[in-house]
This record gives sequence, C-alpha cells and structure tokens, in this order.
Amino acid sequence: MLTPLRKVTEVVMGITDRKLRQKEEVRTSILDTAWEIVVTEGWSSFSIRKVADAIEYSVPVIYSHFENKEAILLEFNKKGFQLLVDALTTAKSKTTQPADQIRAMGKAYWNFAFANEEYYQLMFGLGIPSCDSKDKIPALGDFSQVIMSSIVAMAAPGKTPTFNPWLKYQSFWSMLHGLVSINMVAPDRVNAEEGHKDLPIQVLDDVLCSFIRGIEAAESARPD
Amino acid sequence: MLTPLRKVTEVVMGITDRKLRQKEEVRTSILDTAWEIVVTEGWSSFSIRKVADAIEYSVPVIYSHFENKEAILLEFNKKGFQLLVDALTTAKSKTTQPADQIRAMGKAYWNFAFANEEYYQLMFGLGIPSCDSKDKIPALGDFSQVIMSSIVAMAAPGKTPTFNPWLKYQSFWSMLHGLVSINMVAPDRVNAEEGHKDLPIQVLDDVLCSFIRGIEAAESARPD
DNA sequence: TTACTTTTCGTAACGGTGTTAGCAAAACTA
DNA sequence: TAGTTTTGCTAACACCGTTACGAAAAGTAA
Repeated sequence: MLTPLRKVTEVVMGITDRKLRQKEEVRTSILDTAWEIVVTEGWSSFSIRKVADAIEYSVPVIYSHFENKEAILLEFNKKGFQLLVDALTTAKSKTTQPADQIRAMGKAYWNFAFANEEYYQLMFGLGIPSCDSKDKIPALGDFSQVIMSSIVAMAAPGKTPTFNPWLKYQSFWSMLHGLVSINMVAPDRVNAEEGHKDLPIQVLDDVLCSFIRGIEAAESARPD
Repeated sequence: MLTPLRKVTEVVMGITDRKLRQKEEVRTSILDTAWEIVVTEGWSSFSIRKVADAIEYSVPVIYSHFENKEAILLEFNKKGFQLLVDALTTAKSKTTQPADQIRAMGKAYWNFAFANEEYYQLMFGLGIPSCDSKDKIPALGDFSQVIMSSIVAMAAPGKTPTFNPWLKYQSFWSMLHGLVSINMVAPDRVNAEEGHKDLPIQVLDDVLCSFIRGIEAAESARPD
C-alpha cells in the first residue's frame, strides 16, 4: 500500500511471488519436520499424519506438496545419495594414488553409513518399505563414476583385455554394502562375539586389501 | 460310542489328543496360507486379517496360535536359515578341497537367495519391517560354523599367527550378502546396463576368487 | 437327559495408517 | 462491494495390528 506507483502487473507478480515463497516454506517445513521425526523416532514411526500434526496443518496440505508418502521418501533418497557421492569425492580428492583413493573411498563409505544410518537404511531399504529408487536418483550415475574412475586409473598401466572395470566396481560396492548392512542390521551378534571389539573395521581393511590386490593381480590372473 | 470297553481316562486322552491334533492343523494352515500370500503377493500385502480370511477363521484365532505378527515372521525366519544352512552343507559335501568348498558355498548362497527371494528378504530385512532375529535363530550358529570350518581348513597348512578365521568369515558373508542384496533390490540397473548380461555371476566368481586368493596369501601378508 | 463348567471363537471396538472427496472460509480480483 | 479463485479443514474410506467381551459350542457329572 505504501509503495508508490506500482503497476498492476507488478503487484500481481509480488503476490504470486509471496505465494510461491510461502508454499516453498511449507514444503521445506514438511521435509524438515519429517526428517526430525525419522531421526528421533526411526523410520517405522514416520507418518504423514504425524508430520501434519507437527507443522500444524491438516493432512491434505501435505498432499498438495507431495503426491504421496513415497514421494517424500524419494526426496530423502536423492539427498542421501548426493551426500554419499560428496563424501566419496572428498575422500578421493585427498590423494592422487588410485589404490589409496579406493581405500579412502571404502572408509568414507563406511563412515557415511554409520554417521547417517537413517539415510543409509532408506537408500538400501534396510528393514523399511523403501521407495523404488531406480531411474529417479540422479546422483547414482556420479556414484558409479567416482568409484570406477579410480579403478580404471589403477589398472591402466598393465591392463588385461579381459579386465572389466564395471565388474570390479560392482565387487567393490557389493563388499562395502554387505559389510555395512550386516553390521547395521545385526550389530551386537557380529561385534561383541567373544570380545571381538571394532572387528568390523578390521574386516573393512581386510576386504579393501583383498580388493586392491585383486586389481593389482589382474594382469596375471586366469579368470577361472 | 461304538468303541467297546474304553476306560474314562482313555476317552479323555483321545479327546485331548484330537484337540491337540486339530489345533496343530490350524497352526500349520495359518503358516501355509501366510506363505502362499507372501509368495503370490509379496511381503507388503501380508496381513493377519488376510490370513484369517483365507483360513476362514476370525482374527483372534490367529492370536491364540501366535503371540503377534512378528512371531509368524520369526517362524519363517528360522525356517529360512535352516534351508540356507542345508543348502550350504550340501554344496560343501560335494568336495573335500577347502577352496572348492568355499567356492561351492558361495554359489550355493547365491542360488538359495534367488531361488527363495521371499525368505532372503525376510532374513535380512530387505525392504520390509523384519523381526528381531538375534538370539532367536538356532541355525545361525550352524551357519557361521559350516563356513568357518572350511576357512580354517584352508589356512591350516601355513597359517600365520595373525590369521583370524572369524574375520575372514565375516568378509565372506559380507561380500556375498552385498552382492545378493544389491542385485535383489535394484536388479535392472545393475544387470541390464549396456547389455551386461549375467554379469552378477561374473562378479560372484570374481569376488570368490579374490577371497580365496586373500586366504592363500595370508601367510605372506603384511596387515597394513 | 439335564445342569454345570470349560473351552472355543466371533463381534466389535480402539487406535493407528495412507489417501481423497467435498465443502467452508479466506484471499484475491474486478 | 460482489464475484471468483485459491486454500485448507472435516470427515470419510479402506486398510492395518491388537484385544475386551460375550455368545455359542463342547465337554463333564448327576
């Protein structure tokens, strides 16, 4: 009202801008609240109704921002993969030696998983009904790329025609994911047996060591 | 009534026997029906109410056989681990060479997982709210034993003081579980990329090969 | 057979979930 | 100020796991 000489179109734009801004605020408050619930109470007690309650809106408001519950999960799934890729990239950048990069990424993968258990559980559907992530996670391409480039770099000098980086990448990922998920789902059984303390870290080292040796030995290997 | 000369106690026993038998029949029909639902419609659409409907009893009847839904899951969980241990044992018995035993068990593990996806999903909580399996699955001890004995046998000749079979067992399991679960949760992404057909099997071979080399090389290894 | 007791089991409820139709109130426009 | 659009709430639907309670069936004793 006090703004002098504003054209009608300007006013309209201002209003729609504010509306968009407000809508965006509600959206982020949904995501923030949802995440808070997940972190404090776990995935199992995360519900649309609880979020609606917490943000002091009615349930259908949430459905005007997200098509359904799965869409909210997908949002966190994307962010989780982005965080993971960032963590791997940072770890990788600390050295130029391919074998060290692989070691560093392996440890970064482990650290990410246990510093962000909720993300990891969602990303790989550990114990919760997750969302279909295929084709919807842009960072998944970066994920394979950042790992595979180190593998390729490592094998480059004396590479064999049968050497398959994609295969090695999957071995790498499988080993890491298996290690993480077993320790995340059944921690006490695996850790505390007969006083084996921080054994998972030893297993991680062992597995990374085997993997790197496997690539180093790729030139003289017979693929039986 | 037509049975001549039965003592009262005999009649009573007969009745209680029949009652026990009938109760057992209902119990197995619950489990059978539940399993049928899981196999045909997946874990997500398995519910107490659906089972009650299918066996033509009311819901509370199920609660007189199982404390809750989780108790039913636990039943399948136990059976799944027993089947897995059996599969591994059978595969192992085909040869006496420890390295071949490990290879055979690795492949048997993979085959079990994809021949019994529902079991595997439940046992390792892939995408479903699973039950707390710790301390309740008797076959879990056999599982570690059947694998570890081959590992020990393999390393026995020139074993190093630092060689840790329990650690190697966990590496083995982690690799296998990672490989299986990644291929079970996101099959198309991993398999069909750029026409890589039955690549998972190659990865399995690669991973098993690395693992066995890792044990063979244990004597001369520096644990960096 | 009859009267009493125990077991069995179905109805209906409680509190929770995801999702959506329909309508009232608020906000904006003319 | 009157009309239109947007916004958001109430209430419902169809599920879910779990359980209190009462009726009917089955077994027991006279």
